[in-house]
Amino acid sequence: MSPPRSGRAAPCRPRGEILLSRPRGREAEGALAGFGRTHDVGDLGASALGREVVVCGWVEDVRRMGSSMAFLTVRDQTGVVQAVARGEACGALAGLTRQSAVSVAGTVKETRARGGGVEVEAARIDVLGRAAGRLPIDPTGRLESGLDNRLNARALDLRSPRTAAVFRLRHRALAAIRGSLSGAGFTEITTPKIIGSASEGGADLFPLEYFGRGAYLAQSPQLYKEQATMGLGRVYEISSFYRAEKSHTGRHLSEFTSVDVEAAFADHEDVMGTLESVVAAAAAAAAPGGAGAPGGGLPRPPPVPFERIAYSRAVDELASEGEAVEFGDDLADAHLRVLGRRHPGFYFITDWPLALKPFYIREGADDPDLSRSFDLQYGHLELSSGGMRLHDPEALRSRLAAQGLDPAGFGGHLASFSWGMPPHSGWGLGLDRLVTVLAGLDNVREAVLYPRDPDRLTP
RNA sequence: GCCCUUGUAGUAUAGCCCGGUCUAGAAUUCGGCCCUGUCACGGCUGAGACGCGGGUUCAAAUCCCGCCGAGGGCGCCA
Repeated sequence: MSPPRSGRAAPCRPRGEILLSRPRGREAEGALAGFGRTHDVGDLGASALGREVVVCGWVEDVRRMGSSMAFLTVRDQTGVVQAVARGEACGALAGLTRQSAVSVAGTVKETRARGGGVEVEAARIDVLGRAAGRLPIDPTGRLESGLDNRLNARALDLRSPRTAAVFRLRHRALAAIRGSLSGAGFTEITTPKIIGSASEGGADLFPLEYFGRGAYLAQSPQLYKEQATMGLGRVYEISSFYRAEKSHTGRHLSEFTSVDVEAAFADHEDVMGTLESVVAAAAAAAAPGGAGAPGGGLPRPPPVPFERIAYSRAVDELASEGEAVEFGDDLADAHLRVLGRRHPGFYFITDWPLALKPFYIREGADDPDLSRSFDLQYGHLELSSGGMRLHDPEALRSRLAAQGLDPAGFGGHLASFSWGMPPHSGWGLGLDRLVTVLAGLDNVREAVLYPRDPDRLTP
């Protein structure tokens, strides 16, 4: 984008290379002072043999061999390397604690360490940020700290390769989701998180004061994304949303990340296909990191299409398992666990009773008591729900009233439906839950950097 | 909102059921000393804990009650 600012920067930098990333090769040589890093640890290999390099990272171990020789292992986000300090460089290690931030300047040599590879014969080691002697968690994972302590010290926890792997996986999944949707002609939008009225029913909202007026944190972009289809056709949003539910489970958060999709001139089947593509793309992108995460993640990308199970069939299956569910009952978690046992992996539950669905969901094509709707499950975990929407303003108005909501509170929204609203469909996908599944985690808090739940507001 | 489980050094734990053996144990971390090819280095050594408040008892880490924290489940919800 912008031209290189530093006169020292290499000319003809390949397009797309980030300016602050490592200068490689000859231009890096001789940079032995300060923290003029020349390499990420992961880039040290046979090709660097004999080079003078500067690497920066965090001290994982210090092994002192007498007063004038020590080995330390230094980890950065790309890997771990052993440095050997002798003489003066070793003297600089007095008082050095594990997990301190250091720069190591030295020469790359073949190592005699187990496992082979290279090491850095240190000419100089600078302690750039000293770590306290006793840390609230052990980021090396030798002693696995409890989740509460890890979250309280999340910044340090992030130094743990296991934890870092989860967030790299999340990053790859997000990139794949954006790529999938963008490739399918969806435009990414951002809708307000501060809203004026509790317009959707359903979950409780967080109230807040907005210049002397009452307002709320948005629970979903539902109404805005539907409106946006009128001009942009296919839209999606990936944002945080807020639910003031006092849920104490391993799968609920007060602040969660939702992937929301809405498409004009599409029915529920169309967007189910979109959802399958998105989930498959995310799973494929996540796969390389799955092994590094607890539980190992998914064994391989899931086959599509996902199985479709009509709600009525789910009720029958539950009856055959001795679970009494009346047609029209919502499926409780215990029921979903039974279904999840019978259908491990991804599957849809479709054709829900209309009464169980929000006001904007369209009735069934053949049965007005059913709906053109679906939930995407992974085992017993609900990942997504969506469907075809009502696009006729009169139908929407009467459904609002039927659900006990005041159409007057939806004036602006209803008005937009008289400006040529296309038939449209969409879904919302819980990204944190998807990452939980893809990384093989058992608590959604692990998949969120700084999770918010009814009992946790910090850090 | 309801229910269950659980709180021991910085971390992760043993001990609790069945009160006295606990002056609370092992590991790791941290401090000191020794060690020039280690690799979770090793050796010697030191420091460090029963969540808080009541109660029962001759005696409480252990049993009871309350509070606080944590984990899970139900409900709600995605």
